[in-house]
Amino acid sequence: MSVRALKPLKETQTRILDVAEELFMQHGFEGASMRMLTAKAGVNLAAVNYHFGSKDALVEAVFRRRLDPMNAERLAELERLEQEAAGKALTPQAIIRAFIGASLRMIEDTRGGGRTFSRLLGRAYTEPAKSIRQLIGRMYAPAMERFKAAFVRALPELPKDELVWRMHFMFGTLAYTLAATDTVQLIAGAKPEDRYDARVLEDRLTAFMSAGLLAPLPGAQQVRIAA
Amino acid sequence: MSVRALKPLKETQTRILDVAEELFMQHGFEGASMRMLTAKAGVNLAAVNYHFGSKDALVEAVFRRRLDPMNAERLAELERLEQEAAGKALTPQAIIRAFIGASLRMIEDTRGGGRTFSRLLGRAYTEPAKSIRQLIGRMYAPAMERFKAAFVRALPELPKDELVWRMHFMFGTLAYTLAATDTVQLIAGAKPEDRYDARVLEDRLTAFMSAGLLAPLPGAQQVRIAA
DNA sequence: CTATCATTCAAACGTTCGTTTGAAATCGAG
DNA sequence: CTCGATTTCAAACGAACGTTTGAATGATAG
Repeated sequence: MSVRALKPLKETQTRILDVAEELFMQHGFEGASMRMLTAKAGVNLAAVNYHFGSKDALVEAVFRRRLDPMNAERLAELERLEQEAAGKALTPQAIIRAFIGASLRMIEDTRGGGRTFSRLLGRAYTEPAKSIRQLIGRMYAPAMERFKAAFVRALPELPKDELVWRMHFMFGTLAYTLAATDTVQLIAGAKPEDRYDARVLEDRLTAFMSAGLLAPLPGAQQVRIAA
Repeated sequence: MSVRALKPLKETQTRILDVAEELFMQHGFEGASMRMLTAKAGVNLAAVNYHFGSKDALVEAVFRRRLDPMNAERLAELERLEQEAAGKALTPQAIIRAFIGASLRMIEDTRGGGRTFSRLLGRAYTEPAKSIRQLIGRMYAPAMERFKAAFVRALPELPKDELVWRMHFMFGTLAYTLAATDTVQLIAGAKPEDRYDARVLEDRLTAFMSAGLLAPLPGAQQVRIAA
């Protein structure tokens, strides 16, 4: 076992998953070929099919490895907050932080590949392949349900369908922010990587999202908030 | 010319562009093959290479056909508003509407394929292929510059880098909303297509975005807006 | 009608794709 | 050390990819 641990550095499966994460992010799921992937991982071409069954199954494994723990973390954090509040309603800001925190902590994980996965994840939401979208949808469903319930409790006066729209918008903001760590620099002057400090980003995102979530309803007046 | 107009219904090039738009949206740029595409368009396999040169050039043509007029429309609207204001600063809401209006009007164009293009566009922002991201970036750059300047004039007290972040967030919200017309339904209860009335969506987006844009700075207090 | 140009067409090009195969190598338990 | 199971390997599979070719067809001007 002592020698065993030295030879392959990491197990073949882990090595494949790490490289797949990176190449899927760089070239997309179709663009990253099995030959690229296995060559970079230093494993035989047949290894993916042997260990995972198929390329599609590999894609699923890549997501499952990170997404399941991430959503579990989200739910645990939300539950912790609710326990602490002891019956009292949570603030929308606290709920938002519980949701985006897990994503942002992953951005900071430069060594473990978490950051790579973040970008990949941000892209996956708009992936054309239906199978991937369905996979993501299934993995998020339970967490989404719980967070929606938490928002309803925090904002009982906000109409349900308005809430659903605003959650939709919030999710879009987060997804794009995750994906765009490296994507189109549409706005000149946008900072390079160094600005991706998770703490600062969390504050900025929370400020933007909670303001959007609490925006006056179309009917209402009062628009100005601060200047 | 009278008989000429009846035979191909539409010119070959237009027919290819229409089908390409649809298939790129459904299957992605790599996923939609030339054989699929030309078969569905009812043209010969070689027609794409004859008329456009290559598949990559076709992708560019698909974007250019819609994006150039769209950004021109955005800029014209912004200029119109500024002329009307005659020196006075525009409200952030007005600037936001000028920007998202063109996108939303395209969503309503169900017949002409504008809606298809909207979804495609929403996805393209997070496309892995660098060439496509650069293409989009180049096409947006001039409009982005002008709108950024407009926001600076409307919100002189807002620090520049804070503005850039918030424009980034706003753009993410819009992009995801465009792309997700048909994507992952992450939040149960989200309405199907019928809710995509551009007028209502524009009000909702503007409310969310302008609240986010005007959110209190991290330092400030005052969080609650409405309930 | 004829000559000229643009367009369409069927066929084939070479490459790369994901997957499969059966033998070789490596492993852990008895 | 031996045996059975697990893992790795080189090689090949058929299918699909984007592109090219040269001949056939169409329309147009002299």
